[in-house]
Amino acid sequence: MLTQDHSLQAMSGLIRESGNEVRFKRHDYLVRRGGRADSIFLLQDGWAARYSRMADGRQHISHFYLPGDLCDLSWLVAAQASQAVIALTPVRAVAITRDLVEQRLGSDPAFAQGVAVDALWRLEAQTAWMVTLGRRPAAERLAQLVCELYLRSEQRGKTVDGECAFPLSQQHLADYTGMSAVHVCRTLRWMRGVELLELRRRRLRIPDLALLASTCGYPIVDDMKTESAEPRTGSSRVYA
Amino acid sequence: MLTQDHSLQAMSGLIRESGNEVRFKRHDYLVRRGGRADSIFLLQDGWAARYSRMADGRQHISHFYLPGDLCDLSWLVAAQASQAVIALTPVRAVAITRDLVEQRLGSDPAFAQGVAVDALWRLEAQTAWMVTLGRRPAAERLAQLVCELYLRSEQRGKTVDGECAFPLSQQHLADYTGMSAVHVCRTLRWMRGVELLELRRRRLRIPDLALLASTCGYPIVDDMKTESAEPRTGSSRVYA
DNA sequence: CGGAGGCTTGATAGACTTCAAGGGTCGTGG
DNA sequence: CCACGACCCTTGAAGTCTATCAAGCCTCCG
Repeated sequence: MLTQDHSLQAMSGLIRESGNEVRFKRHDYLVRRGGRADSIFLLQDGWAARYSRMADGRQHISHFYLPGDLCDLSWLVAAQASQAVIALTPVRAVAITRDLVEQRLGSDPAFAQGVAVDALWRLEAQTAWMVTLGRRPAAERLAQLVCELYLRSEQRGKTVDGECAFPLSQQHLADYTGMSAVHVCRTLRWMRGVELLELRRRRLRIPDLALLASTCGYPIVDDMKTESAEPRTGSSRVYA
Repeated sequence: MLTQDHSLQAMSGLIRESGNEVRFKRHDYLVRRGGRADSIFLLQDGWAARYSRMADGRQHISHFYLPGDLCDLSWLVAAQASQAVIALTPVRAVAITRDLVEQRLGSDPAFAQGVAVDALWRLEAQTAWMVTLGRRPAAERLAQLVCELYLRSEQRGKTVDGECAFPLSQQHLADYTGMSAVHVCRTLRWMRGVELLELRRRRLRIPDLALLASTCGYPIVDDMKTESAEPRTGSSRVYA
């Protein structure tokens, strides 16, 4: 199997050889839209966000970077960054120059495979989020986002006693889930009320992760079992 | 520069050596959710769609495959397909066995790089669509989708006299844009009214592509020019 | 010619947004 | 240490966009 952290393993050699540490303050750009990124970063501490901003002021965040994440391999293929990336907290990272990565990409099959596998996994994750964005109501979007951020924190060993750091404002949540900040506020209030989560002082606590995942959750139907689902008119049509 | 059709070029050798033609009828599965794909397909003729179906019957389409597209490299990294892919029309394709692709991926750096570059480009395109899904109103979503499908058809030489084949039902459009079929109908009526497009009999005509692209369009603000935008309260906040 | 799927339209309902105002928290400078 | 300002969170009221429900018609294909 081509596992998910291939590219990190592949990258770790490069980091040891030639990475050098960099720091960003909160609100610093890791890259600006239209700018050229000369380095790829491996985040050690702190969070960052990738976002677009539209002419009328609306914004959409397309990715949150947590410690352990690479930021961002997509800079390899575009002459200019299509979206800005900004530090949400103070960030400490290891930088690897783009030239080195490109050179290695063309010569080392294991490395190139690692990058390919990483990109394909991110594509899978992002596809799942598109489904949520397109078809799920507010509470489920928030629940899914919170779940995923918590699990990613846990995976990197950043949780203690069912708690993790959570430096996002309600505006950030709104801009990722495609909601208004006001509606995020109201939805979170409801979620706190039924004890799905606690969220205070930039810290997140999830009393019952399984509950959060299932209540506001993922059930996706297998095609095999199509007949058993309760059909609805309109968008319930099955293509097959 | 790492250009966008790297992986197709890389793949073409494999196809000549060992690809064999396959055909699917309309409504056939190219892969089922949870199924294992033993081949990667290069579509020659016909359209396909990748979608999820939820317990209550709602559906979301996450990708349309057109002639010239690979379907789907993401099958390499997952033991089981996370989403089904179904033929929207009769499909003719060239199949390459998964084993061959995997083997080549691990041994041929140019090939692995091609796959990586292709995946990273798809990630970029999908990110742009997420922004639309999250923050743009119905008409703009439809306009953008139609534009992109038309341009992809044109790129593959499938347009004649400003027309191209368009085998999607309004339900398909709804399931991709996250709308209801009824609302797609009404929005299309308006777009026809202002002559942004014509859509009849499974054919699409765009009288003025630039108009469609600009009217219902993309303007994304550069961070550099942040000050010049008209700010709004709420989600208008700039992070920097 | 019949039937199924797709398109269209109107009426009603619901989810979410926008606008507006007030209060809390935290860091900073006097 | 306190005061101030910036930012964030919260709540209510009103409005908009989009979904849902339901019915009728059209088109295509067997």
